[in-house]
Amino acid sequence: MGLQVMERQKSKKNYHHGDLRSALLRSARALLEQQGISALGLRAITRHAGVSSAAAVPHFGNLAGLLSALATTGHEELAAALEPVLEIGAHAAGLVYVRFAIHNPGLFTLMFRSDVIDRGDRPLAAASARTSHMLTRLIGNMTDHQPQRTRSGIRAAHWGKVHGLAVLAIDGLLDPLLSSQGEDMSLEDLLDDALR
Amino acid sequence: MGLQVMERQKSKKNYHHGDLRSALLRSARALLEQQGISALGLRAITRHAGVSSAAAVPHFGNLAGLLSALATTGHEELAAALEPVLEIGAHAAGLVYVRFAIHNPGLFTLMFRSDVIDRGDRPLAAASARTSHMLTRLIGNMTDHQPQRTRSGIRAAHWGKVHGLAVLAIDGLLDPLLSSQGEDMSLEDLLDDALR
DNA sequence: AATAAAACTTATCAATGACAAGATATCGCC
DNA sequence: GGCGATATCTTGTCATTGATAAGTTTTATT
Repeated sequence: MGLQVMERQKSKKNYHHGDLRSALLRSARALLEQQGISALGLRAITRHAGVSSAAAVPHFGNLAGLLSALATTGHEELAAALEPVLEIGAHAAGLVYVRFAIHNPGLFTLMFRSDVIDRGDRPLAAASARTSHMLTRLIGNMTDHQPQRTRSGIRAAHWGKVHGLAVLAIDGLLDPLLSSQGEDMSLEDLLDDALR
Repeated sequence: MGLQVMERQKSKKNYHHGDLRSALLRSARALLEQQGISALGLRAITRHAGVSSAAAVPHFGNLAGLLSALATTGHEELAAALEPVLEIGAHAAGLVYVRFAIHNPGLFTLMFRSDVIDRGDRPLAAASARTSHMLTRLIGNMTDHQPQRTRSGIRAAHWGKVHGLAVLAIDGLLDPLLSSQGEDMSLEDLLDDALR
């Protein structure tokens, strides 16, 4: 019995790799954050995981499937990070959103690259919708309603601002704003200010 | 003499194509808006223009060079569209920004795809800076200064909001917000509301 | 008119994603 | 406990891609 378990563990770790699916996702993420999205080739990922280039097929079908699964984990992580701060307010939630993007630039970018991921992928759509739902709850919690504006308008405005700041920050496009007239500020401070 | 001119015109248009550079940019743009960024291969572009696959080299060096040139024209167009409305105010300028994105989704997306364009490209950097400069002028024109906020913060906030709305709208991620509780609104109305 | 330079084509190369066919391990069932 | 079915993984191959070197044709210079 103990032996059986050992053997299972061993075979799980070795030949049939046991959980190649997770291993591939980890490899993909490592490559993503180290070398950017363009390094996310099917061959590069499988090479990094130490398996043959066709090993991903049973688990993901094709490259888009693999990347969609990776993007799904990203949405789940973002939603998990957002959830605890929803009650605190829009400012706090916005900061969490942007911080997630800055700390996982590759993953965050991938999550919105419709040309390399498969938006029809069920788990991805579900995770994406869950993240989106956070926004709805956030606006629902907001106390100061502006009666002349649509609820959808407020949601779009908030999401747009937060998302735009995240995208621009990742691309380094906010850097020139950090040093204005001799004064230098940190990116964190700029974002904090921008989100007020 | 007339014959000479004719011959020049003919040779200019035909064999050495005369202005293959512009022709390639037009082909690239056509493919971009018809089939998306993933259709922007070197071979697809040259095929569309009716020349061999290596014909782009003298003009652009490589694919990234060609796409950078295309992105440059995008920044120039955006800046040109923005300039006349800067004095009107942030709301009008924001609408112009987002409308440009929606009407040229492929081009706008390309302008911010740092992995396929070459940010070191001189003309691109110049055009990009010019667009960026519009934002600065816009904020400079704003009358209601909020003293507690940094100028950079205000700039980042405005750019982020506008840019984020553009990106989300292009990806179709704002569509679910259009129909809330039975009421339907147009994307244009939503953006107008969100930008207030 | 002759020579230099630029534009363009052809041919080739390494690398990619997908896929079919085969080998090998796991699982369900008896 | 073993055997057949199934899933996993490898190997080999294919069409396609971007880049580049070598050769050809046009344009520019003098």
